Amino acid sequence: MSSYRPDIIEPKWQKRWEEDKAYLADRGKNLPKLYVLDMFPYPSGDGLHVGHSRIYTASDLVTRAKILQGYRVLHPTGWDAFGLPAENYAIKTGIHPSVATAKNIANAKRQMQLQGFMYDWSREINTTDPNYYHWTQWIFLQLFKHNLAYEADVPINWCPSCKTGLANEEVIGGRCDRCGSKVEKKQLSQWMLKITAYADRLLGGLANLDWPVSIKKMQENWIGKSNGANVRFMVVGRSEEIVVFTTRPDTLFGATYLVLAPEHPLVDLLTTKDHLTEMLVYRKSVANKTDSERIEGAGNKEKTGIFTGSFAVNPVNGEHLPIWVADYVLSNYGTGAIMAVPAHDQRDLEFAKKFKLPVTKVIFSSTPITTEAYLEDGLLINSGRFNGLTVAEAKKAIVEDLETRGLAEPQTVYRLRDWVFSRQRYWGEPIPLIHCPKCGIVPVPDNELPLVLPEVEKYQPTGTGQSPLAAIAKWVNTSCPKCGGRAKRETNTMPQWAGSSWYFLRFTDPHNNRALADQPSLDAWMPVDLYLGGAEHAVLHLLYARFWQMFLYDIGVVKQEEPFKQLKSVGLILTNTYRDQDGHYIHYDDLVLDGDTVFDKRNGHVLTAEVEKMSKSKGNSISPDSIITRYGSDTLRVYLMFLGPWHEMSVFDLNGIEGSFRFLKKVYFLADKVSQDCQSSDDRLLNQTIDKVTKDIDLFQFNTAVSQLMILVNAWQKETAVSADRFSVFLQLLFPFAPHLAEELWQKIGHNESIFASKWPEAKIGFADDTRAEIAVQVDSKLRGKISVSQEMTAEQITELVLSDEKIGRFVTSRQPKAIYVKGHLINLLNR
RNA sequence: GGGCUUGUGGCGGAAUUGGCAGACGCGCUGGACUCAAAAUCCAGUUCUGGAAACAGAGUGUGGGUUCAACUCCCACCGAGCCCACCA
Repeated sequence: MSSYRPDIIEPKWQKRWEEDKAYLADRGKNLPKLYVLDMFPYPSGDGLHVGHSRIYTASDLVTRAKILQGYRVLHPTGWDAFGLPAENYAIKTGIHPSVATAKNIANAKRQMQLQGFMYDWSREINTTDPNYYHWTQWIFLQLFKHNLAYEADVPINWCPSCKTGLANEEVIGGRCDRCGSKVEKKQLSQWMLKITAYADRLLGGLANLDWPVSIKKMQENWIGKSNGANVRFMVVGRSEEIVVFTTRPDTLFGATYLVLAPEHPLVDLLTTKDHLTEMLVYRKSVANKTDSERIEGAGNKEKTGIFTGSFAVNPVNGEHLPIWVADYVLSNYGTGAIMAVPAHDQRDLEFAKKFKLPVTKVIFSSTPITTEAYLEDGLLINSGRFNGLTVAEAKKAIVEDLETRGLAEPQTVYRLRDWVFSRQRYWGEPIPLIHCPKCGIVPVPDNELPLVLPEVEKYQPTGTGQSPLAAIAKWVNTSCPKCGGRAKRETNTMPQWAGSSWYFLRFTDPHNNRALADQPSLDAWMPVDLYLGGAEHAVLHLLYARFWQMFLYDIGVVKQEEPFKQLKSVGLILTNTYRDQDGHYIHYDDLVLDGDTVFDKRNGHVLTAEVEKMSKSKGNSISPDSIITRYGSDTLRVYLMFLGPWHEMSVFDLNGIEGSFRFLKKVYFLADKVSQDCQSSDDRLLNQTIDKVTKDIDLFQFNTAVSQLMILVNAWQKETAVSADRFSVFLQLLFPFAPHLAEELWQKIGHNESIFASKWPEAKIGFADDTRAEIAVQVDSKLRGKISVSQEMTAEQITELVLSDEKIGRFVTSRQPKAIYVKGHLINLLNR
């Protein structure tokens, strides 16, 4: 008896599949198409970890199952290779980012192949390849030509450590998403993409997507649509007016002051002489504040502000309201000015209390307003002829009234900001624009694309707001394509999100050098039917990609408005993490595991685990390589799928792998029991398994699919022999999970063709309609036993049967118990 | 503060969507095989009482609906993730 040797089986089949080109997407033109896509990885120096494997195993599994189920499946991958780590590495070592990137790609690709992932490598793409970013640049120019890319001199989020501007989406809690540094404000000329022009469509499109609700909600919140009104307040004694955005026009009679954002253009004009010095000091202090300081402890923070000395007229009642400046009003939302209604807004109330401004209640409530603003619905009071209306009625009536006098209009405002699209870094796509003193900004002509990223001596960002490209005079100085005169190239590069905003289109036709993809290829595969990835991209990549797709749809390049039909988001993989007494992380290599106990190898201390997110710095990152060396990739695949619900966070437990390994060993030795002429009496379990595994794969409930396979194997193990037919069916079901072993045994039991050529089994209809069933018997809703009945028996007949059963019958005290019978499940007899 | 998710044995988790709670796996206990170990196999493993048969309790807490609740409703408590001075 041989032993289960994945180290021999797996390379053998990986090689064979490669030779047979089993991975190619184009097989059988008449089959229905399925486009299965993983969010392509960033090729980091650390390689892939088992968190990646959890995603890729699922997509590979679906791909294999769907091929057997008669689909032609496109399952490609590539590399999202621009980005800061490679550049930072270059700064440190002087090695060109492309060199490090190529090395990392080779390693990640090796890891993928080791796990048997069946990508169509003939379609591999790399965002840093000029043949690829040619079209990233082309799309940018299209955006520019359609006035959706514009240059603006705006205060942007600036990461002092990465020395680059960041998009709003890249700032998490006031910190840089990449390095965790506090983000500062910096006034810089930036390229912006007008994603806000698509706000409404990005929001509306969500309704038709088969995506997790949580991700849809995140996008919805990020886009943040608010319906309200713009209301004009005339400044007393001047010609200026202040336009205020409010979602609560019903509370206009309760407005007791106005507030302008410190950056509001009217602040200078409206500040009277005696408040000027104070104002200058205040605005300077605000300008120096980092964004994180400004939002830290939002809600409970001390409000600050300065009175301008000017007043404005409340359009509903002519009252004069003092105009203040305060940093709790943001310049880049709404109109950058608000009317403050302290009685019905918590922030306004805090501000009013601090600066002793009046509080006027305009919505009835039984309690007076002290520390909590009243935010509920109610009837209007103190509001002239609008008294007695509900909030909803008043919103409408007051705006309509003001609108007739030209003092207000309904307004929709989005939280979404335009996308800061330029980065002051080297390792990104050059923005293909030329600054000409005569003609202004001129796009690089299409026939000069790709505009190749030049070699540079120093990768170090300058920190002045200029990219390292600015230092290459030869590259920067060029001639204007329009007038031929002297001109300069744009030296900013694109953000990492650019390449990933359209890569799914490129996979359909990856080698095309006349277009981003030709129409027949796009038609053949788009949209992506199944998109797999992590929830961390809920508002970044997924929003940007939808935006570009919609734009490309508008200019006729693609035929779908939405790129990703179904989205599945994977649960994070956590691992046990250990620290020594000083709180330093201990690397796995320094641990000794003995059953449940874990020791520090270096000093023998017993350690307790904390569960944390995997990361290199914590020493708890698990690479697939180490697991594969020990157990083989089939075991890793089965374990990852068995671990827990795929979409939920799970802990990767090194002990748990043992169970999956045992399962595959059992399968391996079960093949020895296979005989050609063996008659099994009962196919019920096999049919149940076909049914369950097939459904579970579609539902992404891989953990219960594996458990069902285990149940079948456990049952067969007790039998003396298994028929070859039945075992073949089992191998097909196993194939998506443990492809190497399934293919190996498939041939071992006598199939000549690859398992790829086989057809997915179908459960025999009606297998569940057994003639007899064991049902639960309850007496007064309490479980008292089980009884075997036949399908056609009536409740009365079963009751008789129960009464004659000595063990169960004794609990029935009533002569005529009421019977509730759920066919095939249970009977409940009530003594009454 | 807002949104989403979640709470079941020692642990990861299952439960046909209102119908036998704890499938499957890990771990643990006992046994077989072995000079021994590993591997493998067999039996047991929610808690309490009991040698056992069996009885009682039991899905975060408290209430409710129902013949029947892990599942539905109300209130509360805890955990996680995302967003957050967005008017």
